[in-house]
Amino acid sequence: MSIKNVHGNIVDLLGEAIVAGRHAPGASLPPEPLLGAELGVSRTVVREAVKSLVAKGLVTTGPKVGTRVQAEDQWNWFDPDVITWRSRAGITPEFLQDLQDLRRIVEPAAVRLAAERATAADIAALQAAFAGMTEAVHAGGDYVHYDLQFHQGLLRAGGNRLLLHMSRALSALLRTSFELSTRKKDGTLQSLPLHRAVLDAVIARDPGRAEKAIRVLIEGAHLDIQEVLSSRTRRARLSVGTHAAARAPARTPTSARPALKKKIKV
Amino acid sequence: MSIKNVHGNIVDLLGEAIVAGRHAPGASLPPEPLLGAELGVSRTVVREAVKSLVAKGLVTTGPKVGTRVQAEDQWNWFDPDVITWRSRAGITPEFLQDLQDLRRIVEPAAVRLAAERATAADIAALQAAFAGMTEAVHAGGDYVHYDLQFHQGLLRAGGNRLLLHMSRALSALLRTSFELSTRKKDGTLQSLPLHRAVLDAVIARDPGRAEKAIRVLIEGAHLDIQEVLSSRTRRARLSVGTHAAARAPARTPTSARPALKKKIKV
DNA sequence: GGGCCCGCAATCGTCATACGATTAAAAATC
DNA sequence: GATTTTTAATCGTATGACGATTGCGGGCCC
Repeated sequence: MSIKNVHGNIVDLLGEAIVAGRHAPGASLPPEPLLGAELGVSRTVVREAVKSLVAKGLVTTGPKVGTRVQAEDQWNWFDPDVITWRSRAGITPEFLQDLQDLRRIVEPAAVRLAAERATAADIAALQAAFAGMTEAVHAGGDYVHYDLQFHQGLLRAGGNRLLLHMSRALSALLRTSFELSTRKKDGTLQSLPLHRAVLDAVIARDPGRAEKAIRVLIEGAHLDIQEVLSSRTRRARLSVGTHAAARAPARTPTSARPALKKKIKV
Repeated sequence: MSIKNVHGNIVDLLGEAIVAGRHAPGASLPPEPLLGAELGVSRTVVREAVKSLVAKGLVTTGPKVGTRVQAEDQWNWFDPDVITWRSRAGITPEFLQDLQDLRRIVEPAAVRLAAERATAADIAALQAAFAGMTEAVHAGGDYVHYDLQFHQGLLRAGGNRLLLHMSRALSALLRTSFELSTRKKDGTLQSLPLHRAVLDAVIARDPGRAEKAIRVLIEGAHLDIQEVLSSRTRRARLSVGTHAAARAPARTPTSARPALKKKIKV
């Protein structure tokens, strides 16, 4: 059971609770000693956890005022943990829309750069990712995992560390997005040749063709997501199953929560 | 600047030291009790500061291994504090180049969105920022401050919260960049009509013209920065303002990084 | 009655100490 | 030489105490 890492678990618990909105912005958390008692840990752990949350912009602290939840626009949205919590808590369609717009802006340009600058190692990584996708489609496997690797490989090949890190920070969110967009029947099978086209254009060092290919890919995903969105209530939060959680990035704390409902919650 | 907040000061101190490279990636910081003794604070403060750094991806901790500095690609580059420390420590030309590329990718698209979606309040904010720039040029004032406000106003008007937050996270870096690009004689005076053109196009709700205008603006800044870059040593770190270089004159930061596989040329 | 000042109490901030948990590295064993 | 055991260093957590800061309310003066 349990307790491998008390601090990480508490940070996770509090962070997800805040990001999920279970503590409204402006509201105060219980005083540290009380919070410790509720969670069964010492005040030391609570304080260090709160400090981690402060570092991510989720809360502020002060004497007499307690630990107060910040407004959402103060949060570090490009923090991997914050993004993970948001993804776990379910993302709003509006948020997903923002992500789609960001992808449409960034990825075509990044792919263009990739076609210009990719090294042999970069291309090898892309080919490996594509092979993984192919195998996942035909023989079973974590398609989305390799899809993520493919896209990150493109960003890496572009040679811009800021872009690469952006996609890393958002990877939990991208995973959710990918899982939504490939949910359609044969969705992965259909997207395979689209990825192939991007890969070929990069290998051929044809920036224009590569950009066009990724645009097609993104728009396809966009349509699939729109479809999923329109099939649900507008205000609903979306979440996908946690089945692939074992693949989580290295330092993500392992969630010790009881298994939630696997299905989309509405 | 007082000794108002011991914790914050220690985080700042350690964070800047790490980002500046005074602790090489892979190296360990002194053990917590020793570090506390050196800094004149208790182990509690050191621990909470370290936890903040862990939250930003700068270090990892573990029994026996101590507090170890992470590789740079593990850092949360979109964390405002990390960006601030980097800006203070002096940014490499390569990093500045990455930022320029990012701006060239993001801002034209964002301005296009702004021209389509800007509300009256957004436009008022842009006009206020532009007025501030104008006054700063003619009557003296913090030009770069209003320049930042102008650009953030554009991002906000675009209506994409991810983009807006990105520019917020990078604002310390953008400030450095702006200060470099406006350093030229009459640089601010010349850039004023370029901003005016963007503003007019947004007000006219002409996305195409707005995009063209911001492209001109960014390229101009790019050229100015290139000029500044070429007037310095290639490997030199750039710093502006008053606060930076005075802090670590004694030891040259371990910039002897031999094989950084960068393809970007300056 | 209303506004201003001051004291009060809640809560975080910091310190000190102790001991358990973990793990890398040295030592011992085969 | 490889594997297991021991060890020692260091973080992880708990406990208790006191100082610092600050929002709030009571009291005083006008």
